[in-house]
Amino acid sequence: MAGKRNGKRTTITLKEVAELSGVHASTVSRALNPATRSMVMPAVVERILKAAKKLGYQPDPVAASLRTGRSSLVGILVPDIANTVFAPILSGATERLDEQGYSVIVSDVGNEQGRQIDLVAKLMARRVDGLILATVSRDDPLVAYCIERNLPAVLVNRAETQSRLSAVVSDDALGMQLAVDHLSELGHKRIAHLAGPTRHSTGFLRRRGFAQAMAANGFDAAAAPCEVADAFTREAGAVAMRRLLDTHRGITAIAAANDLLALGAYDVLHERGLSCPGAISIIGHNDMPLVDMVAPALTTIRISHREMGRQAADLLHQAIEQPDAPARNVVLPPKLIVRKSTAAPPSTK
Amino acid sequence: MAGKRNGKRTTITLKEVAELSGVHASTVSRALNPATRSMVMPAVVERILKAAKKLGYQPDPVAASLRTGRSSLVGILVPDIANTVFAPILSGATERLDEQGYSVIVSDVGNEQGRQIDLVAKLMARRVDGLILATVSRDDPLVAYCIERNLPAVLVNRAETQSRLSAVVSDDALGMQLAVDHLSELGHKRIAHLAGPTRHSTGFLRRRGFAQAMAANGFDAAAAPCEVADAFTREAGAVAMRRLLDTHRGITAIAAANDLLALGAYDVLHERGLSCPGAISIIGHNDMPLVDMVAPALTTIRISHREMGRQAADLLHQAIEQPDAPARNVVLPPKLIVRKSTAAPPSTK
DNA sequence: GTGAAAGCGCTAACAC
DNA sequence: GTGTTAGCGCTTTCAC
Repeated sequence: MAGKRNGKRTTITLKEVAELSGVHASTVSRALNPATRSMVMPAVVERILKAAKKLGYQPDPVAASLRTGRSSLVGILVPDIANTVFAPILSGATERLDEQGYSVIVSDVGNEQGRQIDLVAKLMARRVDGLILATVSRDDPLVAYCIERNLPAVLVNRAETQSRLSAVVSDDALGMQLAVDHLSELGHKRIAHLAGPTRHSTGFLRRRGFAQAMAANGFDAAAAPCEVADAFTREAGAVAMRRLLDTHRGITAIAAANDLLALGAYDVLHERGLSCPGAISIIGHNDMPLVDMVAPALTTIRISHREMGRQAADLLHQAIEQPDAPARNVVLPPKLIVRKSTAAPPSTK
Repeated sequence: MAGKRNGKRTTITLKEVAELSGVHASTVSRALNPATRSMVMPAVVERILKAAKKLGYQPDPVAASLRTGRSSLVGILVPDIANTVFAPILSGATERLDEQGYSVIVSDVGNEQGRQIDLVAKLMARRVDGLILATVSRDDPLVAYCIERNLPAVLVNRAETQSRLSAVVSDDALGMQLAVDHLSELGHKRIAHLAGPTRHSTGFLRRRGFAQAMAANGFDAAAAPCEVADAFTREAGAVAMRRLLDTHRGITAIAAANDLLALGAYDVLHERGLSCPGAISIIGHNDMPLVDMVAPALTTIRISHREMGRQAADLLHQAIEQPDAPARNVVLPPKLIVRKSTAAPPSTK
């Protein structure tokens, strides 16, 4: 039975509050809902509030949800909860959503990219009021799915090429420019890019940003060495780094699309007995926790993922309240954090 | 309206499936629920299944929940989503719960330990079938709260002193024994403990385990230097480490209750120009991601937090299915991972 | 300003 | 084995 466990009743209903305050249940409903409270006489409202408090009344969100179609529930899809990029996003988003009165259902999509639509269908069945998506590729069928069904949704960290939904992202092009400018200022001439998967906006835009920044610094961008890692992982970074070193000569600096790729590059330098930054400088992207403690401390581009999560929550809240407002893009400025993994190239020492 | 957004109907009801298959809605309900399917003639079941598929019927969990009091929803309380100890627990738990058909509502309790009861009350109002608690102190009112209300719940990582609820934890005493044995074997005589908050079982049991292991190695456990950090953070670890070095002479090795505390200790060694492991050896606890890359690579005690999360999900599933089964404790064995932060003490070199 | 009544979609006790 | 009926607790027309 609803509201009972092992036959022991635990829940107070609207009707009971109504009886205690000598009014009808519908009046109690109106009095308890701030939006409709003005329909009820102040004196009655007060009486009802007191009765509700006395009985310890807790509204039943399930019943309300069945009636209204809303749920105060928000779904968040992440590629990997344990990833230090996405965990802070989740943390920032839940923090803000909690303040706004939403509870959060998390879905760890993992490898099963294809199962996403199913997951969202399940969330819709639960009447979620909206979705925060940290998983989308640059052109993702999931986005069309949400739009067709009028399900409010916002993107975070990764955006689409088209701006069909609101999104909050870091300025990936600017981030790469900061990285390349830094390396160029140190005197590097042969700068390579350790790229991430280009199906995601992060990998794609950072790669393009790298090329633009190289050109802006007077290099032949098309000739700059570049290898694309299969995934944003340390292992995939190492694999791509080996290809980079094996197929190009004279590289003195690496701009990685992500800190984990940079750490994979560290692994390869160890393997080959190359020093960093002595032989090769490396700069990462994200400034994830602990990269200040690795050896050498990683120079990187800082992004506040927690803040991205918070802003995504705000955008979603707006999208839910005003379903017909146009999509908005929030672009957060990244910041160069100089540590010990970058220095002047060997020849100029 | 339920099932509609902007007036556009999107949901198929049981009744519509019933009409198409020429039976009553209740028959459809029975046919669609595996547990009651046997009540319906096989031929009819098949007809209904086909009709449901044709219409794209999706059951409404909200309506079912209102009726049954169950929800296929599980709440997980963590102290901090972004913490690299709890994120993998969350990840392992959601992975397994997902397989079992549950969706997960996460609650980041943060500092607001006192708000926990309120959070759980909200989750109960949503009819969660059970709770996984990663937040409890050694004697937590939240546990009594759940038990009184017959809400299935299991503890993970941190347990209570009493075993009122099922729990899955690492063998903290064994972990500290592995740590102390390792340091002792290296020749250390003056071993200190950098302890965690003793209100949590992890801090408490590791501290006690340290003392027992010291005694087992022939040391005067009561005389062993020990400082308790306020929190399991790098900053609190640094503060406690300073106290340790300021108030005790001749320490050659530190067994920390947690990796973050150990990294705080690293920070202090840097500050004071002491080398690790040259001057002082340090061993951590948890083996969280990236501690293999810090300088020096951290020797530590490995715990699989993801596996703890999985097992917690299993225990919860059982607790939900058999509410009257006795509490079970699952104790996972930790493992010593030797890296570069431990070596023989200076005098014996 | 408040009460009455309907009904969201489902399941389970009861009838046949 | 299947249909009938009632009702989970709430919100929201519709009366007055």
